[in-house]
Amino acid sequence: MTIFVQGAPAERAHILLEGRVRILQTDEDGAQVVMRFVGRGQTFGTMGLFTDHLYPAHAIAVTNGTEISWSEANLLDLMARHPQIGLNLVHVIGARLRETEDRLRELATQRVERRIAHTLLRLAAQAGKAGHNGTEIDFPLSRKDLAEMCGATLHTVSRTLTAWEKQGAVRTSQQRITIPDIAEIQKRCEEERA
Amino acid sequence: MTIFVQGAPAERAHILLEGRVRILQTDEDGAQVVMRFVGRGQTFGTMGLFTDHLYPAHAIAVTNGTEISWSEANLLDLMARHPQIGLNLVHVIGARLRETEDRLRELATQRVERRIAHTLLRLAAQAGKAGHNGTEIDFPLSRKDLAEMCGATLHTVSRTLTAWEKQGAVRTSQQRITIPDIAEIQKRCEEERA
DNA sequence: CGTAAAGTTGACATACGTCAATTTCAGTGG
DNA sequence: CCACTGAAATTGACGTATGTCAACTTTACG
Repeated sequence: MTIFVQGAPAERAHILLEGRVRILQTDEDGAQVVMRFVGRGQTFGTMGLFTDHLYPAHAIAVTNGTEISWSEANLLDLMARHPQIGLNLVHVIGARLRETEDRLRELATQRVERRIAHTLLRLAAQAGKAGHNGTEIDFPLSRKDLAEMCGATLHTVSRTLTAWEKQGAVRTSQQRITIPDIAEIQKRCEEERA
Repeated sequence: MTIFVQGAPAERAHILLEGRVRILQTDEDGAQVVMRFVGRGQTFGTMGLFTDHLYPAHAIAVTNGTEISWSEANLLDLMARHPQIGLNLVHVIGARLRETEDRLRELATQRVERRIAHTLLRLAAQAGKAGHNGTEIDFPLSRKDLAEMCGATLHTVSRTLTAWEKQGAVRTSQQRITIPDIAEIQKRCEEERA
């Protein structure tokens, strides 16, 4: 289940071929933050190779899957011979940086409800499976996961989601979330002030 | 004073030769977040070139300075011919991503006081000028700046700093902050609770 | 069908923001 | 050199969003 743990020597770059992997960081005093969910075709664990050679987070498979990995030497060699690879990497990391900055801004300036809404939108975009009655997040996602993604407690997330469910903005069963109408959630991201 | 504004087409990559530049993002509803202060020798405004070709933030000089910039074509050409440049870029962006993730984690899990302490530590590391009676942040930094760096209001920052000043942990005059003893601030980053 | 994990819900506490009034300071012009 | 101005900073009173604590219910699964 655990692919690598935070703080371990980072020797390989990974690519996920199938499944979902949760990347989460742990604080000195145990608080957890989910950085992202890796989907198929995405790299993970590569950042360590370019900084202090330690994995900066835990990687935990949330659904069965397959991954391949390269040794660092391999990757560097590849990059030296194909400049395009370096450029691609810059693209990928750049996108990640952008997303992280977005989340930082949200956390610094917005209230929980809006942050939860944003988080759902991002998840829907990255892992949404369009279905008959809405967009379903295609992997098990607990209230706790969601809370740790947007800097809230699972209690607040639970209260918020039940409220939204009553209003028909989401449908949930254990670890499953479906969004009948994305626009409805989008509205909750734009609300000036509750 | 303004070098580029958020949302403008990003056509050039910049390097700061001298001075300080504040990088800040503005929210749809006007809230501001300071992403970082650029020091001499650091690049800025490069991320736009690798994503949507729009500057993701404002760049505002806070002290007089000089900068040089490259056109995108120039940079790409350079990267194609010298793979090492791409690798360096990955290093730099990687470090930025790490720092942003750190701040995200702080914002999601820690109280203001600790965040302010962390912010000061980072500033001291990046812009600290060692002096006779401590480390001084070498550029003008208002309470508002500090607040926008750590997701607080300037009021809270002001109250906190006056408290710390009474305890001798910092010394301040207008827009100037000196830290007599870094270790003292470090302690405030580690406090378990309260 | 029993146990553990996930989720819900209520009562209560509080850290921090909001609002508002003053004070201090740096720079400018007479 | 002093008075004036606007920006920065301080400080108090007060409100509230959201965390904390705790009890309970539901669901999944062996």
